[in-house]
Amino acid sequence: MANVNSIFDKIRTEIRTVTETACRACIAAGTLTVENIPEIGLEVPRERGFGDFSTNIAMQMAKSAKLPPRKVAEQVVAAMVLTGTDIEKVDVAGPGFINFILNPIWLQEAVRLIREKGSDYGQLDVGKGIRVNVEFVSANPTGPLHMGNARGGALGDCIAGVLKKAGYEVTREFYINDAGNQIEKLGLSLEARYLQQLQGEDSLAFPEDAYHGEDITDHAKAYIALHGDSLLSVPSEERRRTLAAYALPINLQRIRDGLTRYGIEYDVWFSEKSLYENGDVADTLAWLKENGFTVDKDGALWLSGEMSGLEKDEVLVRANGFPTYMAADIAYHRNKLQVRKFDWAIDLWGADHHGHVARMHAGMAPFGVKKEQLEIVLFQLVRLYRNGEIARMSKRTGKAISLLDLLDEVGLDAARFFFNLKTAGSHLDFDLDLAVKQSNENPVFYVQYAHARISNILRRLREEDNVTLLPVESVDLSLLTAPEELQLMRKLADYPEEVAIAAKGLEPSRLTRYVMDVAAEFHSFYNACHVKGEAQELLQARLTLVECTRIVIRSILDLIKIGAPERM
RNA sequence: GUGCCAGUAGCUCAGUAGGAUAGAGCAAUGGACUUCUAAUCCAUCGGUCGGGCGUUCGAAUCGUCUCUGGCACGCCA
Repeated sequence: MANVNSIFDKIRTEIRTVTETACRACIAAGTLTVENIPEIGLEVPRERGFGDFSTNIAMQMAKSAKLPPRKVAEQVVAAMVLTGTDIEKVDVAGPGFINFILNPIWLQEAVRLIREKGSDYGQLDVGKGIRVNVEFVSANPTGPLHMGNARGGALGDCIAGVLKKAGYEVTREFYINDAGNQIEKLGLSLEARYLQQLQGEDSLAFPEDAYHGEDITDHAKAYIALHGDSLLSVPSEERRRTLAAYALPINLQRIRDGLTRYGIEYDVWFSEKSLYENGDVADTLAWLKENGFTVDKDGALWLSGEMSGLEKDEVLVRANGFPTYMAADIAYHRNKLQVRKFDWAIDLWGADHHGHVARMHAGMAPFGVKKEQLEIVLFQLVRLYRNGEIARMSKRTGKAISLLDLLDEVGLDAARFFFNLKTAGSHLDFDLDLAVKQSNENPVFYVQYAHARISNILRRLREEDNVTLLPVESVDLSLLTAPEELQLMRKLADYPEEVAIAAKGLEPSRLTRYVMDVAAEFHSFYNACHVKGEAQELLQARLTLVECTRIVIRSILDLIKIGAPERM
């Protein structure tokens, strides 16, 4: 799969070479006096009329050349040699942009490439040999999956997918918080509900900081149904431990099942408890202490703010002897980066944890971990809307809307699509009504409809006219000349580039928006150009383009894990 | 109080290594189905890029001040 980007790369290299050569010629001829030629940046102009690519190099050189930008541009363009390139025409425009208009043949090359690569089209190798660990959701096994988990899940899964598409070696990981304070709290909560069940609601006051969810009561009832009141006679500590040990695997299984239903498959389920059991937490703390990164204060052990560059000290071991979540988290990330030797760790956190980012980096720095190695992607929280108002409660259960409620209400496709439509950093308003609306207002259907139309063309030609797609070598792509055809081809040619940008920015939402563009170009093409019933030559050329569109749409829908229906 | 994120068309959002007339979808208005699916297409309308000052040939983008919203500042995670 050597260099699938070749078409784009080839064109870009060609333009750069032509431009740079022209600049040198100007300098040699004395028409341009500059200290050095800056790197030639190429961009795709917003307006199609401005050409296929443009560069602002003339504006950049204007100052040192002591000439107006347009003058510089004119000199450079005059010196360009275009023979033997894909460049058809060069213009100077606006304040001094140099615009390149390409011969449409390059788009035919792009189509050929898509047909050759098939479902591999868009697969890059920029991440080749780089092992990356993407950790996401990592929900506490103390209750149901919520909206934050839903967004983080879709986002994390798709970041992993995009990185894979860019050639990285990706591991999807879930960190199980099966140790520490929240498990204590789970035990405490279960005990209280357990006692209330057996001894009456008023037998004790439910602890303020315990989990109030109804699932806690359900666990207590279920335990009593199985084991009766056997825990009444044992010490409180044992009672809590037993109840927590009972509920934990059940909750964990529910999380696994819920995420499976959501389309997420993890490679690794990593237990926090294991870090305590194998001594990693203790080792980490001992090392920090020995190397002077900690201070003792008020009976607790703190990470020194002074040594780590933080504004204040942070507790690592409480006065009661229990390490904090942060201590375990440092040990965990050491495990990722140093024991398991991932080159890159990506964590997805809800934005309410942003305060923890600097602390984590500070906690890892003593171990030689650089900031770039541990990348935290923060995503803003979700607001659900129903009937134009903020919706907090599930229609069915009357309780807070969980991930499973969402899947029941809007389905998998809509959920994953909408969570991947906006950038992670933007607050997301999720319109529950829109997500289920079977109309043009709903962008999910827009894309799926394009795929269904394509499937329909292919099927009807096969079934009714006994026509199948010929190998690309025997198709005359030069027949594709309509504006709608060329624009669609151009859009499809962008795909590898889009993958690269999405991977670099860890923004899979870019691909979601891109696939909407592809669908739009296809729908325009569909309305302007017929396939079925056209003369053989043209029919095959268009059919090839349709097939290429199918490949790209399918590729992205698969990545986001949204259904690609054959009929709608 | 300090810090982080956000503020772009009526609504939801793109656009930040500074670039051309700031884009898209939805909504609104007007058109297109005897022709591969009209869940579609075509056209029109719609903007003090929260506000001020500054840097620059050029600012939604950079700096600074300010307003508004969300979040975080724990021996919670």
